[in-house]
Formats: sequence, structure tokens, C-alpha cells
Amino acid sequence: MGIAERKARERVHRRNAIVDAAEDVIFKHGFSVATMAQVAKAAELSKGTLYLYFKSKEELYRAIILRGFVILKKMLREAIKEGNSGYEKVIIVGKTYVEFSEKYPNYFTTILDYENDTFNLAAAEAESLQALEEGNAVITILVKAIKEGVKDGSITEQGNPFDTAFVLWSQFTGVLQVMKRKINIIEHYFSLTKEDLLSTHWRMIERMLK
Amino acid sequence: MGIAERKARERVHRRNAIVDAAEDVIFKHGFSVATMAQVAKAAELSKGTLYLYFKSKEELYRAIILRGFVILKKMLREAIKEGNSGYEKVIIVGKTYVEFSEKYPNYFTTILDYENDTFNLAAAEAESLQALEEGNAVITILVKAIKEGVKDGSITEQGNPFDTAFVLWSQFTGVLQVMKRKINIIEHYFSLTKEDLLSTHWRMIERMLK
DNA sequence: TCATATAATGACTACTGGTCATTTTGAATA
DNA sequence: TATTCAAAATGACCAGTAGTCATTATATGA
Repeated sequence: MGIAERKARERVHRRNAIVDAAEDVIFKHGFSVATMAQVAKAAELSKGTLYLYFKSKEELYRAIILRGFVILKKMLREAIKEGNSGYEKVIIVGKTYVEFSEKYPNYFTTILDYENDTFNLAAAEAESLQALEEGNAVITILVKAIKEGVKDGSITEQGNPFDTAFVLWSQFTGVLQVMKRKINIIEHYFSLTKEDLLSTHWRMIERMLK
Repeated sequence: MGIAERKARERVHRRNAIVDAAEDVIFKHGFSVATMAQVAKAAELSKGTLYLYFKSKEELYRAIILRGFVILKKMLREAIKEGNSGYEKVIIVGKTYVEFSEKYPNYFTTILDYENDTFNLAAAEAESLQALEEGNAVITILVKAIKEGVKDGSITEQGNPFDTAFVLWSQFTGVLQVMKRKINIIEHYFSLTKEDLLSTHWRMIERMLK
């Protein structure tokens, strides 16, 4: 069935083109300001057609998040190869996360803002679950690095490596989020720079783990 | 001028009543889902009247945030009195923050979600600036505790106490945010509880500061 | 060439935040 | 008490939104 295959390919291709267009519009204007009409125009399609490929504006949003996680995971997998001990790998994970937030600020913000709070396995849709799995994969990379570090002695035993990984990741995220959202205020009122905050953060992480 | 005073009082009272109504609606449905018509109905006023007291839906939102910060600051001021060393006070700040997030989850979420990213001193409005000042006051409490701890020897010298305070606060916030938004996922996929994460967090903080 | 399934369209709906001409209220005045 | 008039409140209205669906266009296979 060559035709059916080609049609399936075209469908995937068009779907991706819509996500491309959505990124252009949403990254430029922000999710809530961007309109489906703008996305449709950017994709050179009618608004109705968008809804043949995505159930809602939010599903389009989730497709973007998924792309972000895929990139982040790839970056982490690549970068971690360079680490010579578990500890070094943990630090690389952190630094790569920072790099991701700087290189792909739009994906980073989109991921930060995404609420999968209302998590419900039964109700969750495919795309949503996929994004979830990618997010988990990212954490799993950190868990492995911590386990390795405890084994090779570069990290002090900390209890459950899963706990440690989540807390570390949450702390990273908290610091990056503040740097993204509040740095203007912090610079203005407290005369601190991004670099100050980051280097303090790294020092603290070292004390926590070493 | 007794009448002018009474009118001014009534104006403030009505303004507060509108914020009360807005909290009822927004906390129940969420900011973006809640409508000004719902708020007006809850306040037993017409929609037009809301705009005599608040320039926009967002200004109403900022009034809610301001309330949250005022409560948090008060809680911190009270709680910190019990600390006998700088280190103890830092831990109390952290625990009080956790308590705030549990006792006032709505205010906590509202504060987390608020973007004062687009910070611009010239353009910022009074209510917005006030919320900002309250937020800074909260950080300042932590800064003082750290300075005290370094002085009394309960905390190891860490460089600039402002840096340390911001990084600590950001880490706290990151962990609380993950606990709020992702705990269902974490419980489901990794079998960890809130308590696990928090106790790991405290252990790490201790290693950082001691 | 024609019948049929698939894809795309855009007018339409219900609803949103915000505006403003009109009405209501109540204090001050005569 | 009756009248005036500024301040307060109203709700019909506007422009713009996400999402729907009857209609139209396109490509396929007979």
C-alpha cells in the first residue's frame, strides 16, 4: 500500500509543520497571547484544519514541550559521556541544564510553565504521556549519575538516589527559574548578577554532595 | 470632613470585598478560567464597577499576591523569634515557607505563577511595586538570619549572604514547586512521598550550611 | 468518466476582557 | 422639603477568542 504510506507520511509532515508554525507564533508572543488564527496563518492553513491535527490549543502546546524534552534529553546523553566520575556527571547534568535554558530559552520557559499537576493516568492523552516519559527519562539520567558517584566514592552516600536526584533537579530548576524571572529585580534591588547566583549554587551543590 | 472620610473608608472596604470575591472565584477555578463576570456576581456588583476599582483582571490578581506576601512575611517574622542561632533561624525560615505552602496553598500557587519578569520600574504600577517590596522583605529576613549565623559561627562562611539567601530561597521554592505540581507523577512512577523529598532536602541544606 | 472517501475550508457560535453612555444614589443647598 | 449635581454603579455593547460543522475541494480507484 504505497499510497496509504505516503498519506501517513504526509500527515506526520503536516503535523510537524503546524508545530513549527505554532512555535514561531507562541515563542514570539507567548502562549496566552498567541491565537489559533495566527498559527493557522503562519502554517498557511485554515483554522479548522488545525483542529484536524490537534484537539486543542493546549495539545499543540504539549507537542512543543515534547520537542523541548527530546532536545534536553539528547543534550544530557551527549554531555554526560565526558564525565569521569559520578560526581562529575552530576555536575555536567546541572551545567547542561543551564546550557539548555540559555540555548533554548523558549523551550525552557515552556517546560517550566507547563502544569501537569492535574495528572490522571486514565484521562491523560498520548502526547501528554509521552512528554511525561521524556521528563522521567531526564531524571533517570541524573539518578544513574548519582548511583555511580556513590559507588565510585566521588559522592557521599545520601540515602535513596531517587530522592537525591529529584531534590537536586528541583533545586536546579528553582535557581534557573529565579534567574529567568526575577533577575532584573534582583539586579536592581540587590546588585547581584546571574553569575553570582550560579557560582554560589555550584559551591553549595559541591558541599552537599562531596 | 467626616463624610469624605467615611466615603474613603467605604471605598477601601469595597475594594477589599472585591478581592475577597476574586479569591473565591480564582482559587476555585484558577486565574485563567475565572471570569470577571463571575467575580462581579460573587461581589454582587456589575462588571463595570470592578473596573472602577481595578484597572484590569491582572491588577486584581496582583492584589491577591500582595495579600499572600503579607501573610508570609508575618509568619516568618513570628516564627524566627524562636531561633537561637543564625543557622536555626535559616531552618525556621525554610520550615515556615513549607508551612505557608501547606496552610495557604492558593496564595502559594498564585505567588509561584506570578511573572514579574516583565519588570520595568517606570511602567510598574503601585500595587505591583508593593507586592515586589513585600517579596524583597521576605528575602531580607533570610539574609539577616544568614549574616547572624556566620557571625555566631553556626553557619560556615559562604561568601555574600545575599547570594546565599537567593540561592537558598530559590532552592526551597524549586523543591516546593515540584512537590506541588509533580508529586502525583513522582509517587506514581518513582514511589517517593513528599516527606521523602523534604527530609532529603533538609539533609542537603544542613550539609551546605554547616 | 464517475463515484466515493478523505482533506480542507471559513462562516458561525458562545463566550471573553474591557468600555462607556446612561441611570441611580445621596449629600449639599435653598 | 424640594432641587441640584457630582460621584458611583450599571449593563448593553465591542472587538476578539477557541472551537465547531455544514459545505466545498481534492485525490483515488473502478
